[in-house]
Amino acid sequence: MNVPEKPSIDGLEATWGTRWEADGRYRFDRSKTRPEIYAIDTPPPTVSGSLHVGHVMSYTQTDLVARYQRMCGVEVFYPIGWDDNGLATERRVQNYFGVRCDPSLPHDPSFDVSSLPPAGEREPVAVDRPTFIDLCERLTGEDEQAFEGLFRRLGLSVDWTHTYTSIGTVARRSSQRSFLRLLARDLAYTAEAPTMWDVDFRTAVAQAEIEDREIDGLYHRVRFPLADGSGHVEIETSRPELIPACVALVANPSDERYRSLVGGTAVTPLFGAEVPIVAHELADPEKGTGVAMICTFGDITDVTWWRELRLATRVVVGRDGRVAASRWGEPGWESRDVEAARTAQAELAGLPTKRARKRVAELLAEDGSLVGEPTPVRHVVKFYEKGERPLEIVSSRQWFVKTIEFRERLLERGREIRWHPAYMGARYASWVEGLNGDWAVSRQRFFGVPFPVWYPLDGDGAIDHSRPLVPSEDRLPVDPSSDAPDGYTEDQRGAPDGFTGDPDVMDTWATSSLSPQVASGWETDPELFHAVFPMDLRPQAHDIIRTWLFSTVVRSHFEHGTVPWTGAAISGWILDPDRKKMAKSRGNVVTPEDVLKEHSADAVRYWAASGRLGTDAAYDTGQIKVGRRLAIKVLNASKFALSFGDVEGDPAGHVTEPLDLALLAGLRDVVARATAGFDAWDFTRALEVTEQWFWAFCDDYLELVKDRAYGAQGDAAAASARATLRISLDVVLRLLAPILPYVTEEVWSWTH
RNA sequence: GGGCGCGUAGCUCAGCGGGAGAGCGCUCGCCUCACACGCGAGAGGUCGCAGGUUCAAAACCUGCCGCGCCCACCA
Repeated sequence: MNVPEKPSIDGLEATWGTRWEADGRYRFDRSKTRPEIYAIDTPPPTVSGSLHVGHVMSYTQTDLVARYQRMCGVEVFYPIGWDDNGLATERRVQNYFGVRCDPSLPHDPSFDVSSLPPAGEREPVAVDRPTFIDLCERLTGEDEQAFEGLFRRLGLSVDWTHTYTSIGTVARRSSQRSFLRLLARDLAYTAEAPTMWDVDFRTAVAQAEIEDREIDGLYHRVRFPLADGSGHVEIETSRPELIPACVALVANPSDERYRSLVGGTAVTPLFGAEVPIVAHELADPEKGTGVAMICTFGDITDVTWWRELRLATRVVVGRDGRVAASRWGEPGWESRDVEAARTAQAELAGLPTKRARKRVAELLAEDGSLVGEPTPVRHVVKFYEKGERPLEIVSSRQWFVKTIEFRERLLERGREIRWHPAYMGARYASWVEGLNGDWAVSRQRFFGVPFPVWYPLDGDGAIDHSRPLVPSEDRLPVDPSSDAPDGYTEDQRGAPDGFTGDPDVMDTWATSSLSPQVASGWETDPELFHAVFPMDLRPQAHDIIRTWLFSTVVRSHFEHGTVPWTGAAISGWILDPDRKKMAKSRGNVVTPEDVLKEHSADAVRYWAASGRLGTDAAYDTGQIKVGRRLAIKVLNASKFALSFGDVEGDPAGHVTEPLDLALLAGLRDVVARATAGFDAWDFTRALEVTEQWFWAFCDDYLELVKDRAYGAQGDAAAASARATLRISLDVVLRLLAPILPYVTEEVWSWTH
């Protein structure tokens, strides 16, 4: 035995972290077969700056499951990845280096960002795409190192030789391969369609990335003359700047007030365009005047009307979020008074929608078309979750993956997954049931996985989107902006009868949805893949059920015809002590590095283990302090229990005293209950019963047997006490080991 | 509007058909030879509200109130 004089929890992370790494303790053993393996699809954290205590809790909770399984004799496949691809990184790079990407610039290998003044003291500098991507990789590389350091210190028993990044070669190849297969099976398609569009990021966004926010607006009551001069009809709108984009007025078919007008024609104020008055069930007689203006496009209801009623298209808001220049007089832009329309449009052209709204209201007022004063209203508008201005709907060409027609099959897949907590399955189901369009997977961004697709150009240089050119799988990954398709040479890029590359990159979820495949050697390491896929566990938070979880199920369903994993453990969020969601913008984020330094990894892990899956928990340093006390108690009590000396031979043979037998019987029950808790991913219960027993062991049993263990009642009684102490300690250390790996490993090393 | 979760001691929460609990905080007392990062003792609650089922309800059922989340709608 090698018990230190003054045991301390300080420094245990460094000591054992180094040792575990040197021993390769948590490396995956490839010789194992599927039934002996527990595979975890660890979330790749977004590398966008820093981790917060919420990550610490949820990643620790996964580690509790991993360590428990490993102690049960199961080989744990526990890889990890970094999600360094996508908007978060791109935006961070723009701010950090003070650059913006201009893909049309030729590559300048001599560019040196460090020669520029600090980012905050100048305008952003335009850089070419390779340079931009290089800067992205530089920054994410630093972040990834910092993240790994934190996770190692926290004691995550991941296999650090099994890491991947979502922008890395393996992920690019997998994403492109999967995409090509979807394309070949007609499960992915490209279409020019109205798309939710963020005007600041200048990219399409998917349904899953949209959130509602309540903002102030104004309802404008606007008078539209009837074309036959018989009167007028009034509508209400919060977006009068879209009047030039108005292509129809709509009323409910059952609305008696407007029945006689349906089938007629109205004229848009200021712009003089003749628009039909139509009927549709979605028009709500209760809202506004009961007549709505249909614009291309104000909201998704407009899109529905436009599609179902086969209306004209007149887009006035550009992809920059500003009103476009006049096209009045061109085909599709007919007006009763083209000059007036041009004049009105000129007043608005170039203005952001918000300012155009104000200006058009003034014009309407001058014109006499505005009825009364605009009335303030709080209304809910769709935003990109990372965006600052409301989304616009623009017409653009995007890639889609089919989901709508597979809704039933995807719901079935959801039922094949064991959800914890069980009610989280309902979240998945309600999302799938509510899908209102296929999954838009393309983004007009730079730092991401490009679509492995080119298009032929005809003799006039026009793009033929109907016949995409694709590479063979062995060429992957490709970048169509620098690689040429088979049968073409680079000098044919952009030339008549040549080709052009698809300019877009994949949505971040379109790549991270392959995390199980990327981590397990899909198509590159069939032996490993067969051993670990489908996986056992997907741990993640509830806010990304509709994105990451859903899209992973979609990919696996199409590619493999299975669920990607058989279980999903859904964690809650960490709220600040005032029960607000922690967010950088609120300035209430606690940095995990400081918490670990101050309280120790075991203490933080104790706190994580006391939060249940699915339940939001308040950040509570009190719980962390309790964990620290427990860890210290383990050291001191162990030292004491071992101080009475060793026993000869098998300790179990010496236990004769009723008190000792009773203690061990109680411990046996604790083992059963803790095991049941861990098996059900209820590590909180496992901790609770173990901890309760341990404190009683310290406060009552140790005090009771002290004298006897010293030998006050003879040798046999002393041996019974010493043996019981030794058995108890070995058992309770193992019960606590998944939760407090450092301190239990330390004590274990004194006797083993 | 639809769905889900939650309302138990000052705080964080466990209990989910038969004694109202834990930790923190608070009060009081202890430097007792493992630990003062410790030990012991104690105060503190009409278990959101109202009905119902039951011999028995914090727990089961119904309704209501409040908080949170997901989805849909948003002229």
